[in-house]
Amino acid sequence: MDDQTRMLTGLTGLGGLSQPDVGDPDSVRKQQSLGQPQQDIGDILQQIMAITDESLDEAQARKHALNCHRMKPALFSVLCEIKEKTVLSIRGVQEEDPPDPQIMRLDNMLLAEGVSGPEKGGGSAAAAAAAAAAGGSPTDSSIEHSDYRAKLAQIRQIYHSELEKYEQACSEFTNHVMNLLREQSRTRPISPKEIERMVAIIHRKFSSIQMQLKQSTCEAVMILRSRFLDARRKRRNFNKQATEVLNEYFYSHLSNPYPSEEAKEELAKKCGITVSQVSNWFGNKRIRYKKNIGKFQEEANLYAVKTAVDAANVSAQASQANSPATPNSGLFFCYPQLYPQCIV
DNA sequence: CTTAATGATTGACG
DNA sequence: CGTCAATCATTAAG
Repeated sequence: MDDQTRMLTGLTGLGGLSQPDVGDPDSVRKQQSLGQPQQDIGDILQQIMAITDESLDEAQARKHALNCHRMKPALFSVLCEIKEKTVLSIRGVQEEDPPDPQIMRLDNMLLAEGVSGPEKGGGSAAAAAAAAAAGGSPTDSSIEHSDYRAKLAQIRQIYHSELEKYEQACSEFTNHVMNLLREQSRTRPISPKEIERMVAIIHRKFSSIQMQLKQSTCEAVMILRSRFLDARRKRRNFNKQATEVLNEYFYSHLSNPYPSEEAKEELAKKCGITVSQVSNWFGNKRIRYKKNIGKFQEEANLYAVKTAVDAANVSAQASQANSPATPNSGLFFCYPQLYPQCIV
C-alpha cells in the first residue's frame, strides 16, 4: 500500500504541480502557528509532500488536519492559479497514439489460430467434419490432430487466464489510482482530464505487458504448429486407387501432363485428396519421370495398355492400334532440348 | 537397420 | 501464380 501511494505520487507529479522552494522543513514546521502567510503555505506544502513518507494512519490524520486547516481554501485557490499557468505545457505533451500495428498483428494471428476469439466448443467438431470431408479416411486425420488440438486448448486456457489476470490487475490498479486522485483532488486541483491521462498511462503500461503475453503465446503456437502440423512429419501414402487414377491421367496425357484447374479438381474429387495434393503429385511425377524415364517405362506401358483397353471399350476403333506401348515418351513433355542426356 | 519410394516444402524463375 | 529442382521427413520394402 505504501509503495502504491509513493508510486501514485510519482505519477501525479507529472501533472505539472511544481514544487516550490520551501527551505529547511524543520525550521519551517516549528513556526507553524505563527501568522506569516509565506511560511504557512510552505509548511502546508511540506506537509502534503511528507504525507507519502508516512504510514497510512499518520497520513490519514494529517490529511484530515490539512482539510480542516484554516488556510486550506486559500492554498487551494493558489494551487489552482499555479495550475492555470502550467496547464498549457501539459496539453502540448499529450499525444494520441494510434493502435500499435505490432499488437494488431499479434491479435490477428491469435484470432486466426483460434487462441483468442470465440470459444471453440463447436470448433473441434467442425474441424473433424472438415477433416472427414477432405480425406477419404477420417479416422487417422482426426486422431492425428487431437493431440495438437489438446495442446492448443492448453495454450488457449493459459492465455485467457493470464489475460484475465492482467485485465483484473489493470482495472484494480486503475480504480485505486482514481480513488486516490479523487481523494487528493480535495486538497489540490486535479482536473478530470488529468485523471483520464493517468488512466491512459496505466493502460499503456498494462497493454505492453499484454503484448508480451501475446508475443509469447504466438511463439508457443508457432512451435506447436511446426511440431504437429508439419505434414511432412505425418505423411500418408495415397491409397492404391487414388494412385491409379493419377497415373492414368499422367500417362494418358504424357505429352502434356499439366492438368487444368478443372481437371485437378475432378482428379482431387475422384481420389479423395485436395487440389494442392494433386498439384504436388503431378509436380513430383513430372520431375521424377523426366529424371529417369527408364525407371518408369514399365509403369508407362502398364497404364498405356490400360488406357488403350479403355479406349477400345468405349469406341470399338481398335483398328488404330499404333503401338501405344510408349506413348509420346520421346517428347519429354515437348522440351527434349532440355534433356540431351536422355537420348532414346 | 538400410534403402527406395513418396508426399510435402522451399526458393528461384518467368 | 504455377512450375521446376532440390530437399526434407516419413513410410514401405528388403
